[in-house]
Formats: sequence, structure tokens, C-alpha cells
Amino acid sequence: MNLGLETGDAAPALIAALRPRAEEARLWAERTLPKGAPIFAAADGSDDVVLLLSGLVKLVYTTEAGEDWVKSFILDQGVFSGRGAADAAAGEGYGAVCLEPCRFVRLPRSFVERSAAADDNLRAACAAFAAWVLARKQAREAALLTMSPEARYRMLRTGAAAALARLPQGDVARFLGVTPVAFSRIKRRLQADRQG
Amino acid sequence: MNLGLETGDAAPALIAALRPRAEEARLWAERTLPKGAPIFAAADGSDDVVLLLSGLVKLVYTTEAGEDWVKSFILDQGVFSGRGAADAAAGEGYGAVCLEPCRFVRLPRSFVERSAAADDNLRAACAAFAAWVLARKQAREAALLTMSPEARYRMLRTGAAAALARLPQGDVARFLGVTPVAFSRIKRRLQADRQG
DNA sequence: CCCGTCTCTAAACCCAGGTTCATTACGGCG
DNA sequence: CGCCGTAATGAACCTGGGTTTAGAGACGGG
Repeated sequence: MNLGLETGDAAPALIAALRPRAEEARLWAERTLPKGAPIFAAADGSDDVVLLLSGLVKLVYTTEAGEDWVKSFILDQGVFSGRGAADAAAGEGYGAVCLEPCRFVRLPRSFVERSAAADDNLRAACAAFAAWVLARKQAREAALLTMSPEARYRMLRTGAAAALARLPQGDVARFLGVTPVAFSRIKRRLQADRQG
Repeated sequence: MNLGLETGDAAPALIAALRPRAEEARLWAERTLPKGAPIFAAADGSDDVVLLLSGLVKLVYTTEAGEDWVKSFILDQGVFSGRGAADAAAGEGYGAVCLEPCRFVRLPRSFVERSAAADDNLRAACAAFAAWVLARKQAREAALLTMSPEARYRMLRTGAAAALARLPQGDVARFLGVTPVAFSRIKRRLQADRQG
């Protein structure tokens, strides 16, 4: 099982397949944002497709009570999007925030869909990416349902140590489903166990 | 937000689109199984596509410690499948068990994929179904990550009361992510709150 | 009709995580 | 250099869920 942090190569392949189409349509506009800046907010209702070329992004749910919970991280290269106006209005949306300076391209979802319909190669890349996303979601669902926060952290540490080093601990905690305080305790407990 | 129990009409539409193809290929063989019987086990590594025509099925993860956790329920009409041999070997698979007498058809995944490639109508039904599955998974992920078990139960009660009445409480508990004992406490607490 | 079996509820105790407040460590920045 | 805001840790207390055991109904088979 994994926790959905490995990049795989489905996203880079999709970016590569989209790029010529977007350039041809003069939609390939690279933007940059500094650390801490939002790419979109949950309330925006954006459903643009974002191609992350470099940097580090977190996708966050915000509850009615105002807590943030991290849906996922996107490292270096990846593709993600919001959930559109309808979902945003229903409170099911999530925001995207840069955790490092980011370079990315935004494409309208309709453009991506039209392009995929007209391009077998691109459609295959989309399908591969969708399959990869689904597999990751399954794994995350299983982890949240069947494992304790501590077990999820152990798995994250063994499977994504490099990513962990780049992430603020508060965000890691919110990704694992606990508070930063509890996460600090978990780390201490595991360290003590290793030595004792 | 919802918890992924509403049927929608994507699954019935997919069944309807697949049926003529399967009949033509003489693969439409309706089977029945009694309450309690497994349709497939996690260890089977089956990736057949199952079309549930009537009945009630639960999909269950089984941890190394032997606990069962309910991934989802399929009521009356639905489409689901296992995750194949590779995932089964990696311990990421899940089993399917009848909670009521079930009538269903099994189709090889490869047949469904080939048929979809050759049939625009079927491909559209597959795409709609995949989009619906993804939306449900997002909602379930959000619920598991951001809500307490009690809050998940309240949502389930308001959003899927009819389904709840058909489900054994132990399975509901495992679906919500708690033990049956804790689930019993939650119900009592909510009843007391309503009266007090 | 009785007897297992299964499901659900109840009660007692334990523990991991939540909450709150205080303290320390780390970076900008004047 | 000292100041301040943020992030992380530490400690004390609370609470909700896990675990175990027991008992009450429901159901099916003999």
C-alpha cells in the first residue's frame, strides 16, 4: 500500500502530451508564484487544469469550523485541478497553496477535454493519468479507513522520506489526519521505541 | 458532501450499454448467490467487472491483523470490480460479499475494454461512470479525513436513511471507520441528545 | 419447543489523540 | 544586535474510541 505521494510518470507524460496543443492554441503561459501564495481558493470554484512544472503544492480542504486538512501534495511535476463552481458552492471544494516557489501553467478544462477528443495520443495520456489518480485515491481511502495515524506516518516515512524532508510538519500532520501536536508525539514515541 | 452511498444513474446506464454487447458475445450469464456468499475474495486477484442486477453487496478490505473494513456498499444496481492479481499480492485488494441474495453478471475486464474501444455509446457510459466513481471517492476521502465518526454517521443518517435500514450495524460501523461497540455508543449518544 | 449462534447493547477500563497553555527554536527585519 | 512572528515541542488534562466481558434479543435448525 502507498499513501499517494509518489509521482509516477503519468503526470509528466500528460504534461508533455498537452504542451504542443497548448502552445499551438497560444494557451501555454508559464506563471510563477512565491511560497505561501494560493494558486486557487476553494471558494473560487475554479476547474482549470493546473500543470505544475516545478515547486511544491498542497491541496487543502477547509472545514466549516475553519480547520485545514491536506488532501494531497504535488511535488515538482504534477497535474491537478479544482472541482468547479457547483462543488465549491456545496462546500466540497479544496484550495491549492504553494509550499515552495512554483512554476505552472493553467489551462481551461474545456480546452483539455476538446484536445483529448481530437488527439489519440493525448487521450491515452489522460486515461493513464486518470487510472493512476484512481489507484492513488483507492490507496489513500484504504489508509484512512484501515490504519492508525501512527501506521500511516510509518508508511510515509519509509515510502516517501525525500518528500517528507521538504514538507512543513504541520502540513504533514494535517495530511495524516491528526493535529500537529499529536504528530509531534507520534514522532517522539517512534524515536523512543527505536532507541529503547 | 455525501458519503458515497447514493446510486446515481451512471451504473444502470453502464449496465444497459454493456448488456447488448455481452449478449452478442454470449457472455451475459446471470448468476445468483445467497446472503453471506463471497462474489470474490481479496486474495483471488480477480479483476472481472461485476454487474450487480439486484441485491446488496459490501466491498471489504481485510488488514493483516484480520480486521475487516468496509470500503463501500453496492445497492440493487451497480458496477464494481476487484483490483487484479498484482494488487492482491501487494495486499491492496478487497473482497466482495453478498449481504442479501444477489443476481449479477461477471465480465472479463478485457472484454469491457475492447467493447468500449469499439462503441462510442459504451465509451461515453464508461466515462460517465468513471467520473461518478471519482467524485464519490473524493467525497469519501474528504469525509474520512475531515470528519469525526459521529459526524460521518449523522451525514449517513440524513443522506441514506433507506440504505441504512438494510445494512447490518456491524458493517455500518466498519464503513464509518469504528468498531461496532463504538457505533452503538454513538447512536445512543445521538438519541439522548435528541431527547435531552 | 429448546438450544445454539449471531447481532446488538451495556459497562468497565485503557489509551491515543484533542485541547490548551507554556516554552523553545528558527528566520526575517528593523 | 535585539525584536517579533511562526513553527515545533513539551506538559497537563479531557474525551472519544478500542478492548474485553457479559448479557439481552432475534433467528434458524433440530
